Amino acid sequence: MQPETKTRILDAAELLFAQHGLSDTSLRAITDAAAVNLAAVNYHFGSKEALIHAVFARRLKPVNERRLAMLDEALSAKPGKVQLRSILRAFVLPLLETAFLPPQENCQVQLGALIIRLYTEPAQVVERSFNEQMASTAQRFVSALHQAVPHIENETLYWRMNFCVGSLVHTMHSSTILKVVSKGTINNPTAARALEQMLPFLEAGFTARNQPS
Amino acid sequence: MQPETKTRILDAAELLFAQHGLSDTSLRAITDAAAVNLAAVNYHFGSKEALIHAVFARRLKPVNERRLAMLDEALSAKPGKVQLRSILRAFVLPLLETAFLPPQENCQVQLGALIIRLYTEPAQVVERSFNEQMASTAQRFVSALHQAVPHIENETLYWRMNFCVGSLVHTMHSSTILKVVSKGTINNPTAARALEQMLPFLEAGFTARNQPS
DNA sequence: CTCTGTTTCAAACGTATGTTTCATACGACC
DNA sequence: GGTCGTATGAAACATACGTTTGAAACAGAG
Repeated sequence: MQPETKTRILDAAELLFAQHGLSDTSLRAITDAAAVNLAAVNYHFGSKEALIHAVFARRLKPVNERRLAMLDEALSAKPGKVQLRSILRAFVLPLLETAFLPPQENCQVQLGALIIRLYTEPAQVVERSFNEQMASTAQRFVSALHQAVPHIENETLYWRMNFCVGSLVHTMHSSTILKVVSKGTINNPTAARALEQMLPFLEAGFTARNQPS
Repeated sequence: MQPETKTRILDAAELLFAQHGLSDTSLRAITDAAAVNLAAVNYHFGSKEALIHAVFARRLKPVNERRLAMLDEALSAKPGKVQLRSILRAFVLPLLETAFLPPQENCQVQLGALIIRLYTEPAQVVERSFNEQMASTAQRFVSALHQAVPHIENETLYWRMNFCVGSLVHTMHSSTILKVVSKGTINNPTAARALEQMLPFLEAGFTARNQPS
C-alpha cells in the first residue's frame, strides 16, 4: 500500500491550483503531475470539490492554530498592558512564514497564491473552507485588538482589520507586482523582510486617530 | 443596426465575470443573459479572451485617467509642500467610487469583484490588462509619494504602496467578509465611508518610522 | 494457496465548452 | 429596386471536462 498517493495528489493539486486557479486546473493535469491514475482523485477524495477543500484545510489549519497560540502568548504576557505589535505579529507571521517558505523537495507550498483563491472563487466550495478556518480566528483577534487600542471605536477596528487582511493577502500573493513596481529593486522578499516592513505600517495604521480629512 | 449588442455583451459579461469568475462563466451564460446570439461574442470581439480584455479595459481606463488627473491636481496645489493625504485620496477615491456605485439600470458595475480577477486569474490574459492599465499609474504615484514623505526610503515606499493596494482591493472585494466579521454592524459600506476609514489608516502607515520591533 | 478488502488502471460515459460554419435578415447607398 | 457590407441566427464541430465502470494488481490473514 502506498499512502503517498493521497499526499502526492494534494501536493500536485496545491501547486497547480495556486498557479492556474481552481477551475483552470483539471483533474487530469493534477493526476499527470502527481503521476497517479486519473480515477485516484475520485477514489480517495470523492470529487474535485472535496479535493479542493482538502487542499485548503491541510494548509490553513496549522496556520490558524499557530496564530491562536501566538495570540494567547501575546495576551498573557502582560495582563495589564496588551501589546499591539505582538498581536499583529501573531496574526501576520504564521501566514507570511508559510507563504514565503522556500520550495521543498516534494511539496512546494504556495500558500499566498492559494489563499487568493479563497477570496475569489465565489462558490460555496471555498466559502465553506473560509468560514471553517478563518471566521472564528478573526473574531478573536478583533477582541484582542480592542484591548490593545481601546480608544478606537469598534467599527473602525473592523475596517482596519479588513485593511490588515488585505495588506497581508496582497503581500503574499503579489511579490511579482512588487517586483515590477520597484523596477527589480525588491527581488525575493523573505518572510522576515515582509514582516519588518509590515508591522510598523500596520501598527501606525491601527493607532491612528480618525480625524476628518 | 443595434450598436447595443456589444455593450449588452460587455454588461452581462462584467456582471457574470465578477460573480462567478472568468473561467466559470461560459459564453453561453453571457449571451443568454445579454439576450444575444452565441456567435455574437466571437463576431464582435473575436474570442473569449478578447472579451475579457475588453471588459477590464472599459472600466479601468476611466478610473486610471481620473486617478492621474487628481494626482496632478494634488501635486500642483502646493508646489512646496506636497500633501500626503491628497495623493492617497487620488489613488483610492476613483476606484472606491466606481466599486461602490449603486447598481444602475442596465449595467451594474461590479468593479471590486472584477478587479480581484485581475490579481488572481494568472493567465497572460489578465496580466496584459494589468500591465497596460496599472503599471505606469503606480509608478507615478510612487514618485509623488516620495515627495510627500521624503524621510521614507524607497524600498519601504514600495512595500507600503503594496500594502495600500492590498487594503484597497480587499476593501472593494470583501464587503461581505467585513459584514461577517463585524457581525452585521457594517452593512452597506459606501465609498465615502470606506474613504474616511481608509485615509487616516493609510496616512498613518505611510508616515510611520521603521523602528525595529 | 485461498480468500478478502483495498488500491490501481485503462477505457468509456455524458455533458459542457469555445469556436466555426453557412444561411438569412437587415440597412444604407447608387 | 437591386446590391453590398454588416449583423444575426440555428446548428454543428472538435475538444476537454468530471465522473463512472469493471477488470486487474496488490496486500495481509487464515
